[in-house]
Amino acid sequence: MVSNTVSFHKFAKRSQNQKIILAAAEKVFAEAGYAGATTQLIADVANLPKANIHYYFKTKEDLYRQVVYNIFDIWMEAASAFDTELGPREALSRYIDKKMDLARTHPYGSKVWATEIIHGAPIIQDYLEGQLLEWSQDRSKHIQRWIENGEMDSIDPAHLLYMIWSTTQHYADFGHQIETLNAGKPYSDAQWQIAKLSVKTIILKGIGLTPS
Amino acid sequence: MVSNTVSFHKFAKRSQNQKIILAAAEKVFAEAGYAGATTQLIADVANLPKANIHYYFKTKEDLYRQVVYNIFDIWMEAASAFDTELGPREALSRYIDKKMDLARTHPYGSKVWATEIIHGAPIIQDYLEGQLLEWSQDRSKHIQRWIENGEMDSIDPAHLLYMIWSTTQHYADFGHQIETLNAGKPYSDAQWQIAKLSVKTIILKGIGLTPS
DNA sequence: AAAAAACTTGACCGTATGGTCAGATATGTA
DNA sequence: TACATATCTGACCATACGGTCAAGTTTTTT
Repeated sequence: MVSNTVSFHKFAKRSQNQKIILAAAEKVFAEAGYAGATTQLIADVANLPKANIHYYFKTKEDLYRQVVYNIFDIWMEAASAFDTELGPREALSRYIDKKMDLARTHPYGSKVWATEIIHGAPIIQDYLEGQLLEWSQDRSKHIQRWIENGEMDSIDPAHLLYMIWSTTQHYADFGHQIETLNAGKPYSDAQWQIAKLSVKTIILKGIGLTPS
Repeated sequence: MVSNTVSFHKFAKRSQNQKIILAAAEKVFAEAGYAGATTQLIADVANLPKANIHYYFKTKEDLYRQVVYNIFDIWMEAASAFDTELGPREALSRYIDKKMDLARTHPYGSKVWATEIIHGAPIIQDYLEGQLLEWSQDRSKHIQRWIENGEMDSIDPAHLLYMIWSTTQHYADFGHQIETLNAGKPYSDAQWQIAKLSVKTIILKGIGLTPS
């Protein structure tokens, strides 16, 4: 219907421009940091006049908030790959795979998250204390049960999680260093495969499992 | 004052003030990023007037350079703990220990390094292409030899190094997140011991070694 | 003692930044 | 068509920043 189409477009316009701006902002925040990211540069990358950015996002901080929230949501959704029904080998294997994929497909997001945490999480502290804490505690409990059932070695679950997070996100956050040590070239598909396999192999074997 | 005290101070004065400024700058750069770190704030932390900062360091960038260089030097010195004469178990074990110790004692430095890399290493690219590349290639060769001698599992040496770097530095860079998930409290001595042991155990076992 | 060198600092300056706003234009509604 | 609402944008502003400088004070040298 007419009114349907109209209101669809009315919506699309707004959300589409917001998407363009958010993508530009993610990239600029990742590469320049919060303070170093100028609204002018974000506008240039988004190919829009600066005043237009402020039409859709009241302040630079609002825009930054949105960017960080988006990343957290993506990670939280990926975290559901850590399906504790599957048992340790399959659950961890899938989770690591998923995190490695995100390191490749969403490096900017990972970088923004990393600097946010490094700077003391001024914006997303509530997320750390809420959703992340809850999720971590829940998964830790399951890991603990696996250990008690003799399904894997006895390891403090928190440190296992930190190892998975740090190792996988390293391929996004330190991508520039990795590229430099790789003759200045970004990883090929084959190299990403090897990276994924190496990470999975060491971690799974390291806690007493055989990789799938 | 006695003359030898005076002449002791003569020397100490310059380098001592520089040290105070460098320490303040390291902290501020770590917590606010390069662009977010104002010379005024560095001056306040150092408890000196802003103009005095510029007397010892010509520009903010010079100061930043010094900070990053210092960290790199400290890490490179620690890298000598990776003594390939010792064989894989002892060499890797000592290197991980050393890196964990530095994560605890030099968290600001680690954070500055991390953001520098995340932002594409605008300042220290030459170090990456020089010393770091050289060191990595040298150690990779030794790891390769261990593998060929059947002293450890067959793993791409680069990924083993990345795992050690990422995991250990995570305890510095993401210290805020770790603290938040630790009931808001920093790690105790005992908790650091467990962290070190967990990391060593998983990595060493993960590549087919028994922890020492 | 006096000249030189090193250090300290408040006041100042040009620039770049985040944000505003009024007016123009496009889009949807009746 | 006439009206209303959403979108766009150049020009503008107050503020905060890195850096300078001249006038001082302290320290070292002769």
